[in-house]
Amino acid sequence: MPPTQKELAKLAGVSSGTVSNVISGSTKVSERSRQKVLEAIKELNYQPNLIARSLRTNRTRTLGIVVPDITIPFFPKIIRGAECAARERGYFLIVLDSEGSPDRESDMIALLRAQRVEGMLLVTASGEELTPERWDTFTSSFPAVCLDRLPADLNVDFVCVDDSGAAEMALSHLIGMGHTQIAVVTGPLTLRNEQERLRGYRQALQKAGIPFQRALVWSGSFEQEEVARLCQNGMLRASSMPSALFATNGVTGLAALRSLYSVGLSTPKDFSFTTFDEITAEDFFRPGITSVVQPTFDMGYRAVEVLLDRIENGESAPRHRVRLPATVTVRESSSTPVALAGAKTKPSKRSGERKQSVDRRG
Amino acid sequence: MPPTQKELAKLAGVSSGTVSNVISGSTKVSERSRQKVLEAIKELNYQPNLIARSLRTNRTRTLGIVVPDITIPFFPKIIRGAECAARERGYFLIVLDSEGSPDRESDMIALLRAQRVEGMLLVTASGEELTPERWDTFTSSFPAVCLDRLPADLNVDFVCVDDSGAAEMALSHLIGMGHTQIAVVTGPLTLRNEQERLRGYRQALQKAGIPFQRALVWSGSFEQEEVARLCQNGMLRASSMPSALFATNGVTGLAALRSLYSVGLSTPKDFSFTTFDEITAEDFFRPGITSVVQPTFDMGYRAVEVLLDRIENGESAPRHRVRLPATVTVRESSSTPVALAGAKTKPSKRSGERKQSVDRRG
DNA sequence: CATTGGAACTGAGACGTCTCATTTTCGCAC
DNA sequence: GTGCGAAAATGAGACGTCTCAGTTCCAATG
Repeated sequence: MPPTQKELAKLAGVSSGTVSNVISGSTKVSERSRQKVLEAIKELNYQPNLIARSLRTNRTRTLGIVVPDITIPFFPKIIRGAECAARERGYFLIVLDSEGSPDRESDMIALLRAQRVEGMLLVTASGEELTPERWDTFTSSFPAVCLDRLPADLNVDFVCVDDSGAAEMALSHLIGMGHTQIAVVTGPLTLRNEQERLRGYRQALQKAGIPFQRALVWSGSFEQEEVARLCQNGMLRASSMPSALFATNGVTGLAALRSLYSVGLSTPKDFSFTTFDEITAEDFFRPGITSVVQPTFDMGYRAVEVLLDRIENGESAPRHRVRLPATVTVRESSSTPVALAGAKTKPSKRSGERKQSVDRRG
Repeated sequence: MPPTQKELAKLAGVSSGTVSNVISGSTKVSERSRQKVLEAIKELNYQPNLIARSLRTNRTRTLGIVVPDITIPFFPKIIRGAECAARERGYFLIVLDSEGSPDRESDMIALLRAQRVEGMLLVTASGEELTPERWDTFTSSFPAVCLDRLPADLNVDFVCVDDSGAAEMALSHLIGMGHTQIAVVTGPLTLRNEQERLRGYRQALQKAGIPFQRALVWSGSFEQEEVARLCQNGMLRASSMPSALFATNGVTGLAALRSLYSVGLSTPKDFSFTTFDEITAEDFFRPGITSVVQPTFDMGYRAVEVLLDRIENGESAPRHRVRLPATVTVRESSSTPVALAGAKTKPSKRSGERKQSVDRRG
């Protein structure tokens, strides 16, 4: 068994209270006692039992984050930012994976609460399922911040990007290339950010005077098969095939690309393509995909800041609704409709990437 | 404050011991009492305080894993497997990121121990630094299993692939394509698996009767700049440029590719390339990279199994040295030297992938 | 030397849970 | 009604830490 403060006390010839004071540094201790205690710590290779400490102090200095799938590159990047902010403030971050299942998500939330983390970040896996009532039973006044995916009717702190603005910008880019038949493929529209991105799509069309066509809105789930069905139906059976496709998130975007490649359609040869999120090592592989790049690290970082504010100030603090600016990085996958007619486009070099930033804050 | 068992007891009109028995199910409780307690649990929305429980039982049912960089796709895949195995056995997995720093790695290990996790998985960030002495002070008879990266002199449980066999197989593939000037770029050779992979490289050369050239061994660190220096020097200043390059791990491999692309060399046009680990969504993007594919999920899964065995049986159990079979997936980046001379190779379809398996166990 | 005030130290108690030695309850046989 | 054994319920105590009211120590002062 690991050594305890009591054993330290015996070895150092002081009381357990003094040992505690040396370790926590909360009270003045004579230099002589401090040295004796420090020696004993070395000798026994003592490490404080954080469990006992937490029980006593009712503080764990631990935060949790639940993501739908840690193997999607987007999430580890967010985790990095969150972990960094947490560490800077002396907090520890526990990472959990809900594996895209609402049930597992409930379990993970319950687990974090049972572990008495002081607050949590959540990128929800629940689309429709996460009603405000359900949410309340999960969290009942427990500090929580939503990231990226945000259930529609939820009044909760959140951190995400300027979804509609970023989508509008991506669309403007496609429109600027000359596209007028632009399809959009979204995730579940029960998520507010998916709604917002779709709104940005419509706004961009409207501003450009392009009529909105319901038949070009393919939504939506995060499921590979469902996305494939939507895209293949849409692309192949449409009276006139859209010349460009916009995906409102990386999961759906990658699923869409895969499904279309599997039926022989590729970008930019057969259609232009733009998506939220970078879906691979985009600086390197071909085709480079034009994407709406979210400030993942900052999102995680800010989310922890927001969470800690909520923890410290309780319900009295105002709701945080943080919208960070996103950026559009133009790569090969978006081309002119003319080029699509047949002329093969030459892959551009990395230096050919262009960035545009969206900087409206909500 | 959250409700406690004592409050439950009062509400249900039973003793705290009975409440505990209902919750833990350790002792028989009359149906009447059980119902009253369950009702109280519902009413107060009670959740057991795992902290207090852990303090009392000295069991946390929690494992930890420390990885060097969670944003490298290889690690989340391992984590997935580990998490799965842990959950199946009622354990909880805490994920920590050492950010490639040996110092932070020490901190993370200390943190896990202070949190009283029951054991840990480690993909070490420390190359040279992790001496057996240092290791002992970190872990001193604390259950730990090393994954993938394995310090050379460490006598510890580990799970990795058949490194030398897999490397030999990758080399055989290149040799089979007609290459004789094959360079190898490795990570730190203080890691046993890097040594093994280099050994596989030499064995393959030997079996094929190709003389080993020290000048073609570029090793090695995980640092982008260092790798770039080695590769660029090697490729550009060599008396005769190697026609193929083999990387012993994904981090180094991606760094090598990037550095060579940045000086205008690309695969498979200018050199064939094969690497350990998949470095992106390889089924989709071009050029597809011929890779040694490790069974990441299984590695995580098995590592947890090994760890739990160690936890349950203590030092009495024999050392586990698990070597799983790896697979070589052939894609576009490996081509014949003849083709390199000028003829552009046509990218093959996904269906063109071929797998070969390496199935020797150590 | 006696007094005093402040610094240093002490050790019991509480945090929420589980455990276990006791005690109580209950059903049944006589 | 009594006795008995088994089943059920009880509640004090321990886990390792921090806290805090109380005690001891000591140097300075009169």
